[in-house]
Amino acid sequence: MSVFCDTVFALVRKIPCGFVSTYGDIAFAAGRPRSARIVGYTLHRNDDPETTPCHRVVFKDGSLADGYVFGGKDVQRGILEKEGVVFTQDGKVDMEKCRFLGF
DNA sequence: TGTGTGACGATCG
DNA sequence: GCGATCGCCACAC
Repeated sequence: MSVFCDTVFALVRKIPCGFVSTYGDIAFAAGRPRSARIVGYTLHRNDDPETTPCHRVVFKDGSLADGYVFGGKDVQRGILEKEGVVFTQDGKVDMEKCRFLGF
């Protein structure tokens, strides 16, 4: 496990309830500005919901990852809404209000 | 050791 | 506005 991966998990765990972050932002905070892809791949290979709230990580435009689905995107959306995340009419996260930038 | 692949994202035509 | 392409790098084979 590299430092980058470790950082990614640390950052994801820092996202508070009612907030989300993007792959790009996490990649940037982890020191790899153009490696958003690696963030996704890393989370994919280390899907550990117990300690890593991957459902709080979304695309830059606020949409959810298609390949994520641990029961369906409806489930993921339900979880986020339950945590207080605001969704737009497009079914995307309201990045203006819920984007976490406190890294 | 080398190659292919992938929860992304920006850029180009 | 949209599809194609490239860059990024960890990991499986």
